[in-house]
Amino acid sequence: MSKSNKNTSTSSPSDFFIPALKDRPSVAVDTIIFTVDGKDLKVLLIKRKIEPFKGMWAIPGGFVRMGETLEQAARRELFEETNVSNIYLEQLYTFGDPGRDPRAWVVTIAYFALISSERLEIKADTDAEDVDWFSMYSLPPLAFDHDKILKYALERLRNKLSYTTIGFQLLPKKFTLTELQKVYEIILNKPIDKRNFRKKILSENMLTELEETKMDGVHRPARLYQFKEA
Amino acid sequence: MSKSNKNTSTSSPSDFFIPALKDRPSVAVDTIIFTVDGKDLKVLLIKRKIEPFKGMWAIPGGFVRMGETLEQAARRELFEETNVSNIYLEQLYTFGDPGRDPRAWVVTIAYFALISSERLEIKADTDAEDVDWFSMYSLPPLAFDHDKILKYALERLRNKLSYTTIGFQLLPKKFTLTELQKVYEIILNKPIDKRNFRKKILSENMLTELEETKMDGVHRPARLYQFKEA
DNA sequence: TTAATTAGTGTATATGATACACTAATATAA
DNA sequence: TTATATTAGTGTATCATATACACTAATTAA
Repeated sequence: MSKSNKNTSTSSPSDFFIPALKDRPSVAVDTIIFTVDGKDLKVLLIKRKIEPFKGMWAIPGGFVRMGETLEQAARRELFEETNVSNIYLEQLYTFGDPGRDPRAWVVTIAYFALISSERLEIKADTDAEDVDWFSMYSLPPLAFDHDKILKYALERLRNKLSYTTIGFQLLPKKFTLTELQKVYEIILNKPIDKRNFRKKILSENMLTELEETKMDGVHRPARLYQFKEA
Repeated sequence: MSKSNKNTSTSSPSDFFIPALKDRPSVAVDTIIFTVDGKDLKVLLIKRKIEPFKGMWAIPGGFVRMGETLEQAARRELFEETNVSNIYLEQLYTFGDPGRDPRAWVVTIAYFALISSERLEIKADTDAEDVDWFSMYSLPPLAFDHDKILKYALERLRNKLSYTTIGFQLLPKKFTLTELQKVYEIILNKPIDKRNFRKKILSENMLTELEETKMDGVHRPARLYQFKEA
């Protein structure tokens, strides 16, 4: 590269050449909404009503509006889908390949959210056929590059589970250690030894042991725990 | 939420309401280019020649062009800055807060790149005052939210160093274990025990021991190693 | 031959991960 | 009231990994 003023290289993005309006992509956020219900890791999908990919299922999302942050956009969409606010949300990855939407240039910032199935009941009655929960382990054919995005989200979720306390986000405020273990087993898709699991979780000192217990069937009641605040 | 057709919620991003041209952000890629030279972790910055933040330093970047992937855009900018291609590049995070550029709505996908200082000499002669390498441990005042971005990049680099083989990217093809250890020490900014470091690195089985050695001063020559391909 | 300098190595200890099986508490049915 | 079925709850031994730590080897220059 010469010292001549080509002016293409050393300009910070906002220096020169802001692209003409027609040369800008649309910017969307897509949010993968995970929940664990009973025996399954589930994800919320939406059935497309128009082409392309009409009739196929897709990750819920929408365009970012002027004046909002990317996370605000994700939370807004999330609320519209689930009626739940104040939930765990984290940016996943940004997908922008030119061909990913056959009609237009769309750059999508993917987020993933974790909701406890308990909090979700609020929304159970809403909508009919066009929104549904699917097991991550038996997904329908997906629109766009959404299979790739979901695969990536699952990978991230599994990794985070092992080095963070993210798992609590999928449970009600008070939960038993067995319930927590099940969340781990469902997400990692493998059995975990009960004693080792308890030893490890408790050694992290993130849980407060409550006085209450929970009876759930004909057997010894289980101690309830709560995630330690602050 | 009612069942009425509000049509704002269950639409996949590309279903309806693609934003009007004037309501779209510009989309840029910014690339944090790291290198390790001798005793320091360095990052390439560019001096801004216009307002806002005129005279301050910024992460190099540019707008994504129609028809290219985000990564292609990052590689293109990277090549323009360094004349080096085929280097390690990974997506970092996407920053899109409305106020981050005081003049326009710019969503930036940040990448980070690792270049061995050896490969970089190609470009040593280029440019004068407006491009320079800075130690990550003594940065100048930065434009936009670039301090936040750099902080995040350093964090990611440190994390990745501990669970991947990313460190080799900062060295020439053939290197000594002492050189590799220095890379780790410089990035993590703390001393590492020589014997433990070697034990761990060699136990990972990622290196091929070469026949050659490297003399570098008045002392015993050091064995050269190479990253194992395939 | 000596001095200076970095390369190269091994072992003991501590810490964390794994493998593994029995007792405790409850409700229901006999 | 007792026996049964079911899940809750616990401890220890072993293995693998991480850490702490100090001397010998090979080279050049004086």
